[in-house]
Amino acid sequence: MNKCDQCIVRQLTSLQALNKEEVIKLANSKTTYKIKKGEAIFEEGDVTNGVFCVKDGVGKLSKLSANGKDQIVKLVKSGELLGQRSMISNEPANLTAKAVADMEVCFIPKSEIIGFFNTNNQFSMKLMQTVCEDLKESENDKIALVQKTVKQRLAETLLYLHDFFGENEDKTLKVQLTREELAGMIGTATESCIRLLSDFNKLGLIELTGKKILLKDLKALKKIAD
Amino acid sequence: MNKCDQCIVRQLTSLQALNKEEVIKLANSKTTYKIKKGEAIFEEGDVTNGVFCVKDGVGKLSKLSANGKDQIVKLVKSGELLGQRSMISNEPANLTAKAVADMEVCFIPKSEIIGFFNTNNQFSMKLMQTVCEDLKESENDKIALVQKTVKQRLAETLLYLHDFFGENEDKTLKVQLTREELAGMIGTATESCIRLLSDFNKLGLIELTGKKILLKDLKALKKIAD
DNA sequence: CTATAAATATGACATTTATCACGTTTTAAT
DNA sequence: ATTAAAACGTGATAAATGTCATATTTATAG
Repeated sequence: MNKCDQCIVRQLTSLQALNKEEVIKLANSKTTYKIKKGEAIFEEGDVTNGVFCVKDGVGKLSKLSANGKDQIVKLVKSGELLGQRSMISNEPANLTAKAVADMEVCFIPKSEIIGFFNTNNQFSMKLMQTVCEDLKESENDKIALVQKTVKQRLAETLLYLHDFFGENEDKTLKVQLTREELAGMIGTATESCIRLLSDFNKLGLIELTGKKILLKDLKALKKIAD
Repeated sequence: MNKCDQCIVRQLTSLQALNKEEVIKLANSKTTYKIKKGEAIFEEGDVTNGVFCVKDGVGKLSKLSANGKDQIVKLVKSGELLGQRSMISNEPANLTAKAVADMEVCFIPKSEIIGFFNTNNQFSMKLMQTVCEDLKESENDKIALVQKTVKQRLAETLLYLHDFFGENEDKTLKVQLTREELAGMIGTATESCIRLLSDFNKLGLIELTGKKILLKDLKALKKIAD
C-alpha cells in the first residue's frame, strides 16, 4: 500500500512540510487515477474541490480561444501539484488540464489541504511560495510574448523543454508534443511553428526525425532566444 | 497620528484580517513616503525586504526589454499592496515599480508581515488569495496577448482603465497615461498605439482632447475587445 | 492490412504590426 | 517668456506572421 511518504510529489512540493501524522491523513484521503493521453483531468469552469498530484506523465494547462486555438499556459510533470490556484481562490478552474502523455494522478480533497494550511505554517509558506513562483514565471512569459519574436520564443521553448523534461538516450527531447501543441505554447499559428522548425533544421540547430526533435546546437539556440 | 486602522489599504487588502493589537504593531513599524510622478519605488533587482502599501496615486510595475521598451505588467492604485511576491519568494524584485501619478506609500518591513503570516491564519489565507488572483489575471493577460490583435487589446485596456480607475467629472478617464505607457500596457509600438487611438477617434468610439481620453461608445469598444 | 483521419509540410498571398523619418504640439526648465 | 526636450501624430515602407490551399506523410481504428 502506498502511504504517500515516498511519493515524488511529496518530495518536490509543499507536501514535504507535512509531518508523519499528516502524511498518514493524506494517504487515507487521496484517490488515485489514471489518465490517458488526450484525456482531461479537469476542464475550464469545473469546480474541482481539491488538488491533483502528478505522479507520472505530462500534462498541459490550456485555454481555448474564440478562434478554436488552444493556448498552452503551462506544462506540468511528475512531482507537481495541479489545481492549487482555483482551490485557494474558491473559483471554478480557469484553465483546462489535459494529459500530453499518459498520466497517473492522485486527488487530494480541499478540506485536507485547507486543514494543513491552517495548522502547519511551514506548509502554508511553501504553498504560498509555489504560487509566487508560478506568478513570476507567468509575468516573465507575458513579457517574453510581447518583447520577443516567434523565432525567439520557439528557441526559448525548445530549450525549456530540454531543461525541464530532459532527453532520451538518443538525445532527442523526452516530451513529445505535436506541432500544434508546440505552437500553442509559443503562441503562434501551427504553420508558422512548422516553418520555423524547418528553418532551424536547415540551419543545423536542430534535427527533425519524425516527431522527434534533437537539439544539436544549444549555444546557438540560446543566442537566438535572447 | 495615523494608526493604520482607517487606512484604505487596510480596508481593501489582507491587512483587514489583522486584529487591533496587530494593527498597532503595524502602525509602529511602518514608514511613510511620498513618491513623485516618474520616480521609482523600487527597481528590478532591488532587495526590498518588505511590502509597500499604496495610500494614494497610481503606480506601474514594468520591465525594460533589450530594445529599450518598457513593458507594463500591472498598474496599482490606492488601496493595494506592492512587492508581496518577491518578499514571499525571498527574491530581488523582478519588476520595477514607478509612480505614474504622485504617490503616497507606506513601507512595512518583511519581519512584520511574516509574523502576521505565521500567527494569523485569516491573514495568510487572504494574502494567498491575493497572489492567486494576480496569477489568474496574469495568465489571462498572457492568453489575450496571443489570441487578440493589438486593436482588440487597446479596446480592452481602455475599458479596463475605465473600470479600474473611473472617470473625471467630464467623463474622461481618470488615469493619465502617456501614449508610450499605454503602448507598454498592450504590448505594442507607441506609433501603433497612437494610430489605433486615432482610428477609434475617427470612428466615434472615443474622443481625444489633448491627453484626455473619453470613452464615448463603451458597447462598441466591448464588441471590439471580444 | 487497409481505409480514414490526423499531423506534417510547403507555397502563395494577405494582413498586421514594427520601424524609420519627419513635422507638430505640448510640457517643463531656466 | 523663451527655449529645449518630450510627447504626439502621420506617412512610407519593411518585416513578421497569419491564412488558405493543397500535397504528403504518419497514426489509428476496424
